[in-house]
Formats: sequence, structure tokens, C-alpha cells
Amino acid sequence: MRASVSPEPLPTGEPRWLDVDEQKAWRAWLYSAQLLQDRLDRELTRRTGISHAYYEILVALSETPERMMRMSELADRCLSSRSRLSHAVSRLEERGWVRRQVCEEDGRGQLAVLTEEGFAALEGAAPIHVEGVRRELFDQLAPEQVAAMRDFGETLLRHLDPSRMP
Amino acid sequence: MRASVSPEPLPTGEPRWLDVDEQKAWRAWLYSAQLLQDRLDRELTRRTGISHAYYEILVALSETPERMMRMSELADRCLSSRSRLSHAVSRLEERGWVRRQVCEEDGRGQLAVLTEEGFAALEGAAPIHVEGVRRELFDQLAPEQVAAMRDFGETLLRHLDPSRMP
DNA sequence: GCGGAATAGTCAAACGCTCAACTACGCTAC
DNA sequence: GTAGCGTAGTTGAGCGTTTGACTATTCCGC
Repeated sequence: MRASVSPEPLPTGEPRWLDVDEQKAWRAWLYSAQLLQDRLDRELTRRTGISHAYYEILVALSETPERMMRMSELADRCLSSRSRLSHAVSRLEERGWVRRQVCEEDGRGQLAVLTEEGFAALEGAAPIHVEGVRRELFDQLAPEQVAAMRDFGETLLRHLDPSRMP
Repeated sequence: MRASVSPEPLPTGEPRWLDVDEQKAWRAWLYSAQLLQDRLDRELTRRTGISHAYYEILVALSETPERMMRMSELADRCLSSRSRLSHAVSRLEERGWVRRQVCEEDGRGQLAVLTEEGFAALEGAAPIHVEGVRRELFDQLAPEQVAAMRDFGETLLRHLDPSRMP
């Protein structure tokens, strides 16, 4: 548990409880999301030694022209706190997949740079990951469901983090 | 990282890479799912001191006639490993919200029992949680999107864990 | 230029989860 | 009745994440 109880008042008025259909929709979505992420993460970790969180870091770096990115930008891109990313990059550094480099333009900044070994590790993991996503997700859905999934995700993203949506 | 690399061969043949639309659908869903769960969990934890994982345990117990459940059943219900649940119940016990009780019918078994204090804690947290789910999720979606979300969740659930779907 | 606020990143301690080993009990067959 | 196996649950070590404090650098107004 991460925090003590705040003194904020409860919401005023009667809570807007979920009705039976809303309950079912919420639970189906929540459980399927957790199961899917868990299954993909476990398969990737087991077969490649790279957790999904670390995979995302490697992908983000690889998609950049110079295969390097500022720590903060990388943290945002990976939905990670700065502290978490800092720890993660330290561990990736130990594996020789990433190295740190001071930022020229800003003396406070650090660049995380993907090494050749890191890129090779990513190349090895990518087929495993994409096959998992296909098998567990896309192969299970009709095209309309894929469209609905995207619409759902983008709608939510516009609300939760507009900066991430063009 | 949780495991060493297995000797399994890579998938045979060219990986079925995602096309641009599939990429967008996948990323939109993944990021929105992570942001939503993270935001709800943080708000709940900050304002009530109960993480979403612990909240689920309390809910599961409260929905049972006697407010008690076998450890394994509770673990399944909460998508938790037995070890994780055992640790969690120990911490909930320290707070006085749950107590353990040996199972009459099966001497190996333990029952997790929700205490009055635990029930009260849940009653305090539930309005916070439901307001969060409304505000961040249902208020953002049109009725068709809610229907699609449910359809999506149930379709995936049938694949990932059929036993959870009637 | 200079002092104060803001930003970038790191670090240590506390906490929760995973993994694998372990205890204890039940079930079945002999 | 007891050996062997399967099931229920717990435990401890190791790892990753969170939190908050900390250092270093830059930005801004004067």
C-alpha cells in the first residue's frame, strides 16, 4: 500500500452505482485486460528474458533515428515514472543493452542510448511478442471488434492523456 | 526480470507483423488500459489507503453469503497467485480487516473471513471507486462504446479464461 | 551577473510480487 | 494402516516499483 488516507470528503450525494450491465461490462473489460497483459508479459519474459516493460523501453529507443532518447521523454513514452525508468535503465545497462550519455544541449539531461547488443536482443524478442499479440488478441477478434477496440482506446486516451493523441 | 531465456525455437516462418492500423489499435488499447488502471488505482489508494488489488479481495469476500471464502477460490476470483493472495491476506489481517479460519470440511484449507472493520472499510472505499470508474470510463463513452467494450471483454475472456464466462 | 524557482535525474528505504521450496493434510490402492 | 501422490496454503529470498529526499543544472526576473 502506497499512501495514507487523505482527509478529502466523500463525494457528496448518493454514489452513482453501476447497474448490472455496467458491472458486467466493467468486469469483463478489467479481467480480460489483466489476463491479456499478464499472459503476454509472462510469455515474453519466459522466452526472451525481457519483460514487457523493458521491451517497451527498447522499442521506444529503436524507433528513434539515433536510437537514443532523453530519460524524461522515454519515461513519458513508456508510461513510466522517472524513478522507475532510471532503475530500469540501470538494469538494462548492466546487460549491456543500453548506455547512458550526457546530453550536450542540457547539462542536467541524460540520454539513454540503445547499443547494438540491445538492438539485437530486441530483434530476437519482437517476433515472440508479435506472435503473442496476434494469437491472444487479433486472432480472437473480428475486424469490427478491432475497430471498436481502437475507437475505445482512442476515446479513453483523449480523456486520460490528450497529449498522446494527435 | 523473472526468468531465464528458454531454449524454445523462434516461431517458424516470417512473423506476422502488425500493419499500421493494427499497431494503432494495439497501442491505443494498451496505453488506455494502463493509464486507466493506474489512475483508478492511485486515486483509490491515495484517498482510502486501499489499493485496487486489495479492494478486489474485500469485494469478493463481501459478495459471499457468509463473507468468507477459501483461499484458493479467492485467489482465482482475484486473478491472483496463491502466494500473492497469502501475502495480501496477511497484510489485511494486520489491519484487522480479514481473519483466517481453518476450514471444517478440509483440514488443509483456510477460510479468509471479512471482519466488520473490513466491511466498513469497503463501504467507505466503494463510493470513491465507483465515482472513479464513472468519471474516467463510463462518462467518456457513448452507450454503443460501452456495449462494444463489453463485447470485446467477453470475447477475450472466452479465449483467455473460459471458466470465467458463463 | 545573481538569487530563487523550476527541471532532470538519481538514490535509498519500504513495500509488494514472484518463484521455488516447504509443511500439512487428504485420497487411493495395496 | 501405510506408501505414494496430489492438493492447499505458507514462507523467505530476490527483484522491481514507489516514495520522497537529494544533487546538479538551467531558466527567469531583476
